[in-house]
Amino acid sequence: MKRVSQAKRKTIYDLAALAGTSASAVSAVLNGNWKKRRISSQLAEKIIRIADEQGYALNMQASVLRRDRSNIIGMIVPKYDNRYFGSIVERFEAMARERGLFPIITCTRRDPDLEIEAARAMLSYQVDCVIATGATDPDRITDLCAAAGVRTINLDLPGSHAPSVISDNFQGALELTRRVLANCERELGQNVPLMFVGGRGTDHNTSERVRGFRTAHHEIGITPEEDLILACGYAPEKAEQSLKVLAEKRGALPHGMFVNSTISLEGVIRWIRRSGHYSERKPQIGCFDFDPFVALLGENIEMVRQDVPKMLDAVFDIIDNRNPEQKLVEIMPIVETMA
Amino acid sequence: MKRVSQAKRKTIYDLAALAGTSASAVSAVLNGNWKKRRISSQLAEKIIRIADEQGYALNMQASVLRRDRSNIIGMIVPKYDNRYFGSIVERFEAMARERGLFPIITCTRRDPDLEIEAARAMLSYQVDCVIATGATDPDRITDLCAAAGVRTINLDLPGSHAPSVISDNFQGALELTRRVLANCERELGQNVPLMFVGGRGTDHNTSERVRGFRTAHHEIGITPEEDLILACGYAPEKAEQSLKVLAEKRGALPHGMFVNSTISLEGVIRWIRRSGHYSERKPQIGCFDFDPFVALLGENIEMVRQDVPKMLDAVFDIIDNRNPEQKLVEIMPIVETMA
DNA sequence: TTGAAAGCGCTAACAG
DNA sequence: CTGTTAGCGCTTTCAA
Repeated sequence: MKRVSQAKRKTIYDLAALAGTSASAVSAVLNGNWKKRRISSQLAEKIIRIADEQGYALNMQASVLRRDRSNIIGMIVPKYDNRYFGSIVERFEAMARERGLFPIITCTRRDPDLEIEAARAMLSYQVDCVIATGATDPDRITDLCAAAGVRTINLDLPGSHAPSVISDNFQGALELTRRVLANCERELGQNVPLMFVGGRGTDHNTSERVRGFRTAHHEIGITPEEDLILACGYAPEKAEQSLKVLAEKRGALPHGMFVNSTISLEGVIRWIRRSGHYSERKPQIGCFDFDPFVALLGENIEMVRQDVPKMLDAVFDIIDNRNPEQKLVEIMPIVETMA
Repeated sequence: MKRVSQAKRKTIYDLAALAGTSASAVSAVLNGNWKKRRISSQLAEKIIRIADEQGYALNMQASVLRRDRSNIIGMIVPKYDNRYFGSIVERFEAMARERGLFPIITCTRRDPDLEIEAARAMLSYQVDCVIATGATDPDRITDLCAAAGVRTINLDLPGSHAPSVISDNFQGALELTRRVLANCERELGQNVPLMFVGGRGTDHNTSERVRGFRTAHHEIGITPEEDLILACGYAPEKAEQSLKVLAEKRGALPHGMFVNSTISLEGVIRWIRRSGHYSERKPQIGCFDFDPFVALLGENIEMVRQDVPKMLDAVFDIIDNRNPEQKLVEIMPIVETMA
């Protein structure tokens, strides 16, 4: 991978020579802070014209090296394989660029070691700030960055050493569960408990969702049994396997279920197809996540969509110091209405 | 966004002072090229230990500024909202890191101006190479980069000024169309023409797929009418609208269809739901793209999955100069077998 | 209104 | 085996 080069890249010295002026004048003009230096607009125009003709491009490495702030902002993200993280990344990039920041993004595939390695790489690139999205060990990232004087913000999954922006998992799960319970009641003529599928029991989001799930049951006077709560991880295969085991153990499965993500839902639907379990009557499903194809899958699925625009607004409120004291911001997700 | 700082970051001079040696020794040791300098392993160990204790992180800006190669590699990508580009980005990142390259990725939302702006930003960060994925105007990117001595590779959509790695759109479409035609024949007892929905008629991939579509028809002795080819763009709404117009014009729609992407398929399925058009008998569908939820949508959908691992292998073959002469590499996509 | 010059942290040639 | 030194391209004071 050798640079084709020969054509050395132009520097401000080249431009200065061409314009018959100095490098500092060129620098000032090209940075837009030339009123302060009261450079004649004639010179300024000339410099800009020459820079243009020469196809000059600022060398950011040199610029950052000299300045105290890099204007580089990092984001760590677990996966690109679902709409939720996809839209987070896409919007983060756009918002960063709007503010004149340069975003660098690393996908760590839920691997804690990769997360740390990625954070270290970002520090080497002098990032001003890093957003740890859905990190398995956000506090370790925060501590590493703090040692270099770099702040972090947690997104999606909270940490205790840095401000966090997450969904209101309890309220969202409460509302979603209520709806699925109501759908079941409408269909069966009586209240029945649901099962809960997917997620890690140890993570904050899942435990809050389980709490919302339980609360909705209590509201109508029932208590879901413990073995109906399958916090079996995020992979589709895990969900499939858990359902299989539960079905073998109990025979019949509940008519309704709360599924913790589209990834888990993939496994659930696949198992339903393969096992033929719900062949006489389709189950009522609530999914804490959104995907447009899932919305087309059938009328028996309710979804809750995490409010990515609001979440990122909150993140940038913190970055821009508009929200100084908040430690935990919870954003209510959107309950999708059936088409 | 002010650095919390105070704690100045450690430099190799700090480490050198602590270790009682010189900055160049520290640099050599930390870069791993110290056999060449035959530094005593005692000193080396000491330096490494101290660097570790002090939480030293290399300043990449300084390092890149000094070296001739940055080891930074850029990728431009249109969207994060489907599995295809998601897996391209995820795998690209992993492969780049394996090779000691630092990936920077920019999502340009199919906006040609953003593509150029992104390329320019990458040049400022001294990238060694940029991959233009699904770019609307790849040659403009190539020319801009070439002027700075930076090479580019096109992925997904070809350009004529740089090597390109794309799917074998013709063969893939041919095979997919054959399957849908066969499914229709099996169901209806006779050969019928399909319609083609989605994509831009002007882009290389779409026109190759249309060619494959036509060829498969000719093989069984039929010619699809021109007005059944709806290259209406990639947005779901466009597909929906085109179907509506066609249905109004013709009354009945063909029993089978070739859909150019999952994004278009979203619009197709939605229209089918809303219009009730295929309510007596589900249509036979072939989709040139893959999504796991689509696979679960029903048994009447055939899919072709572009072979992302092979495509990226080809890209890195070019980067690593293992494939010097090739101008266009076409990778056969995978025909998914029905579950 | 402008230019000269110092130095950001690192690498690599050169001189011990 | 190790240290000294000269920049990489840019920003920013300071002096004119």
